[in-house]
Order: sequence, then C-alpha cells, then structure tokens
Amino acid sequence: MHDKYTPRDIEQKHYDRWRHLGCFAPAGEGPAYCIMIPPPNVTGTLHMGHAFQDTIMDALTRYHRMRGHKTLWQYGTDHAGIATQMVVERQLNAQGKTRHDLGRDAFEKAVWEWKAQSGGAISSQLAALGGSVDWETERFTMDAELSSAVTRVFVDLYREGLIYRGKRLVNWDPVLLTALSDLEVLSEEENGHLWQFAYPLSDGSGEMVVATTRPETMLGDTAVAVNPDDERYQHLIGKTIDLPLTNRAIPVIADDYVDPEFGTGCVKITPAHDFNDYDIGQRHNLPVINILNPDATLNEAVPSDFQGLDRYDARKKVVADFDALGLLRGIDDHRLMVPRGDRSQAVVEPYLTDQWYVKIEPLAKPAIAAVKNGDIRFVPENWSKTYYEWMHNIQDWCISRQLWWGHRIPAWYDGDGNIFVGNDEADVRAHYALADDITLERDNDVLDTWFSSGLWPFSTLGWPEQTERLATFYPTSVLVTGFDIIFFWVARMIMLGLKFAGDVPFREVYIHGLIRDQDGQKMSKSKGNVLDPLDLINGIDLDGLLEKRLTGLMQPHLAPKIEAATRKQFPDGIPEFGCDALRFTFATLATTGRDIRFELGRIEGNRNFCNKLWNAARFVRLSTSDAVAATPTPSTADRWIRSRLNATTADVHRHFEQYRLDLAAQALYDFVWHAYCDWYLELAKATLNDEAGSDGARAAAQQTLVDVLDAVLRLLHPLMPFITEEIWLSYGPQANDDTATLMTAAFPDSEAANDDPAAEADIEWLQSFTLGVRQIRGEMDISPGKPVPVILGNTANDDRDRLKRLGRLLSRVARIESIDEIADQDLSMAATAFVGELKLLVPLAGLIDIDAERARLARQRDKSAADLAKVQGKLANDKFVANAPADVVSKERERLDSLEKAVADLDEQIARLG
RNA sequence: GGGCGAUUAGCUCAGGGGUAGAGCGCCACGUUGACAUCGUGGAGGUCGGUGGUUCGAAACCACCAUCGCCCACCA
Repeated sequence: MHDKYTPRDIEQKHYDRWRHLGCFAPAGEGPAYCIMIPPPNVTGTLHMGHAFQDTIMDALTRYHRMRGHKTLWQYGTDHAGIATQMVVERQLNAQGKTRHDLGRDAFEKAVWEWKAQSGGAISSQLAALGGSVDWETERFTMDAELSSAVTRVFVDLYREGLIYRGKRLVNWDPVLLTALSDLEVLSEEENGHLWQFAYPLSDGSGEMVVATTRPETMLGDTAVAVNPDDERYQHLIGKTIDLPLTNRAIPVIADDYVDPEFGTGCVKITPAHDFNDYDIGQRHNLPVINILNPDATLNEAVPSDFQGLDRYDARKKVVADFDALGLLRGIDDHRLMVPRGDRSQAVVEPYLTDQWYVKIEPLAKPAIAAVKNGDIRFVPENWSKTYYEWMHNIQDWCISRQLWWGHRIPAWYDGDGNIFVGNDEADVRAHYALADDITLERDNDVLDTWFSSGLWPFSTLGWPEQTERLATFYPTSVLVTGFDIIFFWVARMIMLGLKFAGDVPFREVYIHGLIRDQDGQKMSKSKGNVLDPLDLINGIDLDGLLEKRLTGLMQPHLAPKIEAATRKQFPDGIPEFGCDALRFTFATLATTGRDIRFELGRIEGNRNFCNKLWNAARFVRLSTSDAVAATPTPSTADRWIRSRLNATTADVHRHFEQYRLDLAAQALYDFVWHAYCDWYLELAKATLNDEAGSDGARAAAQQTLVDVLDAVLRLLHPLMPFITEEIWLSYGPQANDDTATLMTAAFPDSEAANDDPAAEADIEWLQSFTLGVRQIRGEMDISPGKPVPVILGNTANDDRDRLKRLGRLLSRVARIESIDEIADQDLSMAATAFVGELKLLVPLAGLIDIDAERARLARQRDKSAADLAKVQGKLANDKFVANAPADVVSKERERLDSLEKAVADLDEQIARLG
C-alpha cells in the first residue's frame, strides 16, 4: 500500500486481474441470481444514467456473488434500429451520400462496420466502472441466435392470430419515412391557430362554419359532422355542402363525438388524416381520401395547383384561397398539442398505410395478472400503478418500421399479394405447400427495436433451445431500470416472457430515478450540462471539458452560454475522483425519489471517504505489523466495535434486500468513519501504546483492528470494488495468494453472538464522558494536547464501576490528567459538563472565561428547561398517562427525573460562577 | 381531463405516531506519529398551509398552495 490514496494506480489493474481469474462467470454453488442489463445502444456511449444504473446492478451482482450465489450479470447491446440507422445515415450525408446511393445490402454492411468500430466503447466504459458482467456470454440483439428467436416469436404469434397485417392510420414520420408506435410519438403544446372556414350548403340555403387547426386537410374532407342533439343543425343533417377548392359535395352527418359547446359545433371530417375522423369515417362509411405523399407533400388526390406542395405551404395556400373566396370567417391564436417523432422531432402525420400489428389484449391480460398476483413486484411499489394505468388502456402495437437496419419481417408475398409467414423462404414454401414456380418476395420492413428487446431476458439465455442457462437463470431475479421505459420495455418483456418462456421474466422490477444536473435539469448535449462518468473518474481539465461540451453542437449559437456556465462551474476542470468514489456516490443517490441531482460536492465527500478508509487501513497495517504473541483478551472496546459491526452488517443486508443502496452506503459510511475511525482506532491506539497494559489486551486490539477492517472491506466491496480489493490484498494470507480476490470472498453475516449491549452501554458512557471533556476544552480554548484534571459530582455506583474498568482508557482517549470524586477545592472556578446525571468539573482557576462559561451553561440550561417543560406537560396529561404504552410513560418519567436534576445542577453551577 | 410524485438546516437529501438527522457549506480552534482529501467544538429547522384522527402528528387522513413528471382524440 502506498502512503497516498491515488485511485488511478489501483483501479484498472484489478479489473484486468479479475477478468484474467475468470471471476465474472457464474460460479457459486448457491441459488441462481441473475440480472439482465438493459442493453445499451451498440453504437452509443455510456452517460451518467447508465453509470448510475450499472453501479446499482454491479453492487447487487457483487453482493449476491459474495454470498455464494450462482450469479450472472448478463451483458449485451441493442441494435437500436432508428437511432443507429440515423447515426450511420448522418455519416453518409457528411460524405454527400444517402443510404439510397448505397442500396440496402451495402447500407446494412456499413452499419455492421460502424458497429464493429464503435461497439467497443461501451464495453471499456463498463469495465472502467468496475462492472462485473459475464463477458463470455455477451449478446447483441442482431446475433444469429437472437435473430432466430425473434423470427420464431413472430411466426408463432402470426400463426396464433396475434400478429396481423392491416391498413390503418398510423403515426407516420415524414422525415424518417417510417411508421412509429404510439410510444415513439411525443406530443407537446405549441402555439398555433384555429381557422374558421365557411362551407356553403349545396342547396344554396346558407353555409356551415367549421374550425380547424389544420386547414390543408380540408382537401381530404369527406363530411361535416354535428352533434345529433344539436338543435341548431338538426335540419341540415343529410344535406350536403359543396367543399370549396374541390369539386366535391360531402354530406352533413350526425355523430356523438362532436361537442356542441366547442367552436361552432360543426366539425370537418378528414378520415385519412386524423385518428378521430378516421373512426367517424368508419362509423359512417365515409370515403377515405389520402392527400399526402409519404414525405408530407400533397399528392395527386388534390387539385393540381396544390399537388407537390409541402403541407405547410399548402396550408398557407388553402387559407389564402378561402380568404380570396370570401369564405375565411376568422383566425384565432390557439394552443394545440403537436405530435412529434421522438427521434426526428418531425411533426408526425396520421397516415394510411399497411403495417404489421401485435394484437395486444390477449398478451396484456396475463401480464397484468402477473403483477397483481405478486409474481412480479415493483420496487418502489407505486410504480405498479403506472404499469396498470398503461396496460389497461393499451392499444395494438405497430411493429413494422420502414427502415433498413433491424430484424426483417419474416413474411413473403406472391404476385397476388398473398401473405406467407415463416422462418425462412423454404419454411414458407413447405408450410404453405407452394409450388416452386411461384415467386415470393420478402417484406421490406423491419421490426420495432423493442420487439427484440422484449425477448432479451430469455433470448440471451438460449431460448428457444431449452438450454441449461435458461433453466438456471430464468426467471431472472430483478430488473433494474428507469421509469421512462416501463411501457417501452418492461411491459413488453412481461407480456412476451409469459407467452414464450412460460414464466415471468423477472421477480422484481427495481425502478430508479433519473440523473439530472445540479440544478435539476436533464443532462443533454444541447444544454451543455453533460457530465461524462469517465471524467469524474479520471478528471479532466477545463479545456478538455470545454472541447467536449462545445464540439458537435446542433445549435452552435448556444456555445457562448455553455462556455460561460462551464467556466463558472468548473474553473479548474474536474479533479480525479476515482471510480470507487463515483460508485459510492451513485449508491448514496439511489433513493426512492424520481429525480436525482448530481452534485460535485457529494462525490468529493465520498472521495474523502475513500481516503479515510485508505488511511485507516494504513494505520491498521502499521499497528499490527509486529504481532503481539499472546492469548488475546478482548477489551470492552473490542467487544463494542464488534457489536456495532454486527448491527451494521445486519443493516447492510436489510438495505440490500430492500434495494436501498443509499441506506446501505450511509450505514457503512457512518460505521467506518464515525465508529471505527473516530473511536475504535483511537481506543486501540490507547491500548496499544499503553506501556502498563497487558500483552493480551494488545493482541486482542490487533486482532480486532484487522478483523473489523476485513469485514468492512467485504461489506464495502459491492459498492467500492477497487479500493477494497487493493487494501484487502495487501495484508493477511491473501497477500501471498495469486488467485485470491475479495470478489469471491464471503460476504459477512451478522451473528447474534456478537451483539454486546453491555459493551455498547459502556462505550457510549465513555463517549459522552469524552465529549463532555472535549466540550469544555473546546469552549474554554484549552489546547487539545493538554491533560486536564476532572472532578466528579453526582457519582453513581455505575459510574464508579465504569471508572474502575474504563478509567485508564478514558483518561488516555480524553486526555485527562486525573479523575477525583472529592472536591477539595473551590469549584466556582470550574467548567462543567454532564454525562447523564454524572457531573464533570474541570477546575480552571485563572484560565476560565467566566462569562463564556456562564453563557454556555445558560444555553444548556435553557434547552434542558424547554425539554423539561414538554415532559412535564405530557405527564400532567391524564390521558397520556392512561393511554400511552407503559414503556413510553416510564421513559418519560425517567426523562423528567434527569431533566429536573440537570436544570437544578446547571442552575447551581451558574450560581456558583457568580 | 385522468394518474403519479415532491415540499424537512444556507444547498442536496435521508427519516418517520413519543428527545429533529446526514453530507456539503458556514464560524472558532488545532502542525496530538493513519488521514489537513484531516481533527475538535459550535451556530443553524415552530419538517409548505389549514383542518381532522390520536393521550401525542413533522410523520396518518382530508382539503389548499407551489413545483415537477406521465398519460389522454376535443376540431
């Protein structure tokens, strides 16, 4: 061990060694424990959210591995259809090419090449984070085995009637030129207008005024609807209007959907370009006139002077034409929800196309039941409500995408458009008994990425083969993920897992919060507030950080603002904190809330904690290098720290089982810093350096120092794998064992035999005594090194007994010169402190600042008096005495006693000071 | 419109029917042989508001306020 804690010297070497030793593969003899990594985008990099999530998964994995479970953290990546295709297309665009220049096969090849080139980034980042995934069984959603699982599921669902192809309105992205599922469309309120158009009645008897936010769609109107009960329009139902700008007459129909209160109570109906209108059209057998091309320009179904116009240009022209015709009745500002594609940000069009759908209700029912009956448990529990909310309103899932990158749909068409679904063309021909001379053409579309992600928990384990891995690890133990993909991913895994793997995909779903910046803002490139986990581990100078944040900005005009904010927040860049500090920080942030603010102060504090542990370990090494050869005789302090350790161990187990890594981290931080370092190390020093002490006591202290350190390292290892391994390998038998590693050492269990309430009470007494002396010392400006005499008042037999047993230790720790019970001097010149009722007096004739001491005592007195008043009030209340539990009442009585004495003692002491 | 969550010390957050907590920050003191990435002491809160349940509420319930998130077809 070096004198100084420098994370970069100790981290990566251990990771390489673990890999070399094969520690990441499932090995334990115990029950299986498995976590599936939510597969990151293969061409992406890990951001803070990933690092946070990976830390949680790794901590859980390491915890169970150390407990001897047969533990698998399944790693792999996702092909991420649209996202990846966009990245590669952007690269092509930069070279002045499009994917169409390459053609489908060459484009796919280019994506595979990009994957090979960039796919390693995530792996090395995960390694830098200490992630103990099983590298040997890494999977990719487009691997041959996983792809054949996808095909198998598609074919089975199709043959069971749960997948169908249909012409319907879908969410169409006119930039990416593909259909999207409902989930991939994000609607936001934007400023727009509400136009009022007059539609003349065909019989010349007047006009109907309709309101619309989308004027251009009137070219596809096939009806005007009113509410059947709306008396204003009763007489018009069944008549027709002459649709301006077109040569069409369209009917006036009645439908409950229309709200008579809104606008004029007349609604234009465009079945081809609005989901509601489509439904109304179906109900009334209206024609469906599609007026758009796939890129949202107007097609040949509209008058020639509109053909080829972009939808927004067409909008302007429609409005202008209405105005020219004298049919424009008004333009109002209007807030409306605008649907945009989550990837392209393009305004999505409802568009009539042939797509593939999963009939979802038969799959959703058992998936709802699985959560309801407890087969799957959400943690925290309330997320199950979100899950139910969506599952009860779930719509059929559009799974086809007009992309080139992804799993191609296993459907073939003959010349007549008949559909044949099968594992491959040969399977199709066999299954449908098709003659050899029939030519088949394969569907061009690929599947939604989430279709393959939904199979992840079993496809990675070998399904549909009944492999040993599948039998061992399915259902997996827990899914660790963010609430943002409960619908996208969690729900679909549950549905598909139940359907195809015959059981739930995981027993528990641990939903964690989303990492935000110190101001609660989402971290994003365009906001310029992104932190790279690796920069927190390794540190980065200001220039490097600026370069990262400012290059490749989509909106370069934001650069000056981002630069200024970055310079202000990180004037000296980011210092090196190390992986362990980052992980420990993530653990402390893993609370039950939904948003998590990441502040540099937290990680700095935890880096200091690493340093503390490091130095404590150095101290242990130094003080145990010369082993005292004697039979250990454990002291009260030894028994105390073991008892505290035992309680901490139990806490850590409980917190891990309940996914409260924040509490586990806090319990360990508190024990290591405030019990072990602050107190036990000081007590041990007193014992080891006490020339009058026994060898047995020294041997016991040495033993305890090492034993507790050893346990602490094990307990901390799941959260801080590197520093614990480094320290652990530096002493004891494992130091000389080339194959030893803390990774597979046993995680401590708490044992009732180690509980020692008597020792805890003794040391608590010693601590209060010491605290009292320190308070006096601190307030009276007495130098910490100067031993002080202490005179006792109100001494009880317990105190005398403890003084006899612990007095020597106490004197050394608290630097007390002498302890006397008899006051044979003038105590008015003394500072006072209380240990319960025991009164400590430090005579300080000539040294004491009377005013300061009086003020200090008065503060204490006031506080005690206030507490006393409360307790008196309680005990004076008959109902309290009658109804409160007996132990609460007696506790209050005891408190009353001691507070009364404390106030009296303080009054007396204040009086004595004059 | 429906659903969910938050409101506790200057900041970031734990906690939870019976004495209000941590980290960071702040003030004072300190070169005590593990650690100044430290030590010792200290200041700082009527736990968003109102009402209810209870012997007792910061905690449980209702309502309100403020903030945030998710879902939803009002032209």
